[in-house]
Amino acid sequence: MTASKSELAYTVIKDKILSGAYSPGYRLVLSTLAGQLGVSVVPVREAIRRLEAESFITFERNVGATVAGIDPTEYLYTMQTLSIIEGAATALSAPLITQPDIDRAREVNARMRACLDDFDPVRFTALNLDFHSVLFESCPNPHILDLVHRGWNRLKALRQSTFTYVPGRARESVAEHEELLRLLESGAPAADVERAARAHRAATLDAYLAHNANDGVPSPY
Amino acid sequence: MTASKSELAYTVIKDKILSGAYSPGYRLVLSTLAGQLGVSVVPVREAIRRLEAESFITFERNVGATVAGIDPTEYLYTMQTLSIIEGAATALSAPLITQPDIDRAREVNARMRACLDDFDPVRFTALNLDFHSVLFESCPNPHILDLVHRGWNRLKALRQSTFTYVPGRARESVAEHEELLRLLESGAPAADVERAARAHRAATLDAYLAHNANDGVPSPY
DNA sequence: TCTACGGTGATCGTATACGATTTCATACTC
DNA sequence: GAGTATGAAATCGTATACGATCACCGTAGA
Repeated sequence: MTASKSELAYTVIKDKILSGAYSPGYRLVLSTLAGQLGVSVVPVREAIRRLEAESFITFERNVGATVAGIDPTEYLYTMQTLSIIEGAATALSAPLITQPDIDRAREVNARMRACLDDFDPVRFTALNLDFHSVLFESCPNPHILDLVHRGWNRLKALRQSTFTYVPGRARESVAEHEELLRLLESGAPAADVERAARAHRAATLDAYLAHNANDGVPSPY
Repeated sequence: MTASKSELAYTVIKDKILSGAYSPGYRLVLSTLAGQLGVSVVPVREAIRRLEAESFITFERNVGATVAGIDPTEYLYTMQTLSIIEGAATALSAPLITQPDIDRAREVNARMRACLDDFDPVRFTALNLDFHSVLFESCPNPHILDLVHRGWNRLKALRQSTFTYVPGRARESVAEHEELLRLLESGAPAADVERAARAHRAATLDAYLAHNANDGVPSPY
């Protein structure tokens, strides 16, 4: 059950993009990568095309691949789409979530709250994913879950942790999490849960837009 | 500007799957396809991996590719996801849709109505896509549009035209279209438009489930 | 009759080689 | 000096070749 070399190339390149070793705009040359990885260009090419399909890189015929840049408009599209998908995912999960699930989520949220002073954005973002992952474990529709993960991946690729840039948003976020848990505990209607979950993601986007209003970030509306 | 052979292979194979020339379960062998297309196996392999990523086929290492089967559960997941995505897409488009757009959509819907007697499912389905495409032309978020098209593609691959199987659903659908147009014309709030558009797709799914209740179609709920 | 085993063919996975296309620097013309 | 032709270098695109892995099937033993 050895992993294929194509899989290896995919994993390594993706990790280097996510970790920042390959910054946006970095030029990926097939033969160079092949040499570094100790494989031929064929599996590297396959990995590149796969990463392109997942929007980690852009690829132009006969020209080559470059790590996808941080595009504020792209960030905006992704956040808007995520607000819709996460809203639906939370609503679908709601009737299946048990009290132990909620307890676990609340515990994660407590760790996030503990993080608020001497703020660590990386740790906070990781805990944030944990929090929502707990809620989504019950989601009965795997397609929707897949879309959630795609969105998260895209955000990672954009490396836009809004919490990093908008002061105070992290604290708001923790409060909204608690509110969401109360809704779920009380057996609120799915429509209410969906509205709250959607608003939670949208608020992060709005905070980002308001904070960068003078920085030439375009609005898609 | 000649298309790459990989692109050619992708298009040809995908078309054959969508048209039914390659039925679900059909075994796709790289070398055979390469021979038929007059290219080598490398671009065919790339096309296959791409089709796999888009769920048209399944692929197993060292074993090969087979055309994805018709799975009622998969159909259900897809329809549920589409109802959410299409609802959001319609709501986002709503404020940007002009009266000429609505007139065009209404004209398409009239052609659908004309189709109702001596019913042609293929033509009806095509017109149905046209109808919604008109509404989505204004959608400001390309990611969401992309998800809509993915869903439509998957339905084509499943070749599950619900209209074919549920008597009377086509007529209901035409009526719901008219209702949707009235909402858009009256400048109804985005939330109302979203609810209506989502319900439109969900109603098709519900009709399918009700109609096949005794045929062992599993429920995801 | 059933199961374990091993051989054989089919198919995929990857390396290598070479042709096709693009890019960029340079020289040339107006 | 601006714009354009030209050539070489870099890079991708694809063909071919061969090794690796798996499924299938016949056989032997219990």
